Amino acid sequence: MIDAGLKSPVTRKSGVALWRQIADQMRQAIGTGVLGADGRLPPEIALSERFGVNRHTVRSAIAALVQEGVLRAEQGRGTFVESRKRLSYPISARTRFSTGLRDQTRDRRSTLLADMVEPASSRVAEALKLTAGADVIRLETLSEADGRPVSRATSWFEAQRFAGFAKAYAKTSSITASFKQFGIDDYFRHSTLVSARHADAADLADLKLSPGAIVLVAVAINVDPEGKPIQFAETRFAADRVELTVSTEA
Amino acid sequence: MIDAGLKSPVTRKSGVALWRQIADQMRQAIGTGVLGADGRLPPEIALSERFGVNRHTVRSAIAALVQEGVLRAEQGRGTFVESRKRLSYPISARTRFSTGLRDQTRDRRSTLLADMVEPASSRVAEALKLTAGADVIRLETLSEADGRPVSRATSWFEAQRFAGFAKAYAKTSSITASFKQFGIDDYFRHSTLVSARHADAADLADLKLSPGAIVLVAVAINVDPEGKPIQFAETRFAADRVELTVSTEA
DNA sequence: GTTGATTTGTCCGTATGTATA
DNA sequence: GTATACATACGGACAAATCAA
Repeated sequence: MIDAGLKSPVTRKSGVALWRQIADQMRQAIGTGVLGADGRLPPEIALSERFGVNRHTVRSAIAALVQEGVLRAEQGRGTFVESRKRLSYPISARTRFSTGLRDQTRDRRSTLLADMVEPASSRVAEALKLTAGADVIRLETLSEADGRPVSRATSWFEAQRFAGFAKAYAKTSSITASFKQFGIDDYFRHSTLVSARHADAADLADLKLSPGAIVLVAVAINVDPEGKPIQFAETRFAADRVELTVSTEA
Repeated sequence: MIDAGLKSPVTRKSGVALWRQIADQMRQAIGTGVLGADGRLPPEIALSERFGVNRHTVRSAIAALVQEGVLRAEQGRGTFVESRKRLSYPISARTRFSTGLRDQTRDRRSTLLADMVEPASSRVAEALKLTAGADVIRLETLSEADGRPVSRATSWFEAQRFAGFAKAYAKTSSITASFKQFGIDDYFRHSTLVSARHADAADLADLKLSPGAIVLVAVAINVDPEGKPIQFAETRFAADRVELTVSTEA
């Protein structure tokens, strides 16, 4: 994007209400600093002229963003930006979740939502190089930073090799530390597949997103030093709170 | 995502029309094989019951997906999936666009939409390690595969070092080949930053997307063998047609 | 070849939400 | 706050196309 900024015209009868289109544009413009760079939004009348819509429509958009925590409106003073920086999540051969985000947030927390043993689907079996139907451990986890949900992950591990992994994770809240209990002192990110889609109902609830929000989906395989797959994971990131940095050092 | 499949309830008065929410869910379910795995969709009545809406609402959603080219409806027979595989775009130290996609498509085409010389913004200057305001060449390009737009990129190059780059690109349609004309036989992807957002008006037009669509945004810096930045690029991918594969070989 | 079941396509009317003036 | 226009969503009924018994 060069600087379409706020020029982007809103589209009628697209199935997306004007106020929501404007809210989306404003959220993005605020994020890129095109709008409210000084922490303050132009008056509603000015915005309505820029977008070519009625002032009521802009008010609906602002109300939605206030609800989201992006803006704060004060009667008689104006509308202000609640500044929140986007987290950068690194993807590299040595990626460690906690290490990567440690410097960017004061309060980080990982929660184990659920764990179970199940037969591997063909997708999971292929990734972990197991025979289809072999028992695998599934972990459902949630990561928060400064009180806001950041990512929601589903991980699979070979049940035979990693019996009790869930208990280890529950105690340490760390994949790295849990692997250590199984004699794995080091491991590597083998491959990562990144895509994006609209958040589904589960994402909306877990990550506390509003309908229409976007999730970045990273499907990753981690391997031990011998190159054997030890973890298969699908992580959904709230796209408006996170960006992924891929450092490819040859 | 485990298997929320089609259970996800639709949200009323959220600013997003029911038919669009359903269309989005169906597009995703089709992509993951949860829906229409056999190439055929359940009847409209069955779908309307699963989503808890009127048959007409499901029909609106189907109509949108037919328009997008995802589905094909035949009176009296049923609704069928127009199979189209998602392209995998590789990101690694040696990423070459054409090389990466060569095996996946029959017909690939890159078009130069525009080129100009302009003073570097602070963002561009920082990435290319130039002094702010130094002249840079900007290229606006579009990539298509099998007749469908895949990505839309904006690239910047140091104007002094790469005078005439646009002409070289116009002739070769290849960044790699153009660099060769400036004595650069090899170059590397230094870093890539991946995020996702709703497509803006320009994206909708260039990539032929429908409102509400998602773009994956990759901001990359390429360096020559000496480690000097030679290209700064922001590429917008149509998220429903592309996924990014990050191969991190240690 | 006919009949009936299934499935998509079209039309009616009505209620509610959205956007403008 | 009121009035108006349009898009969205629902419910029902029937037509048109397809397929199998």
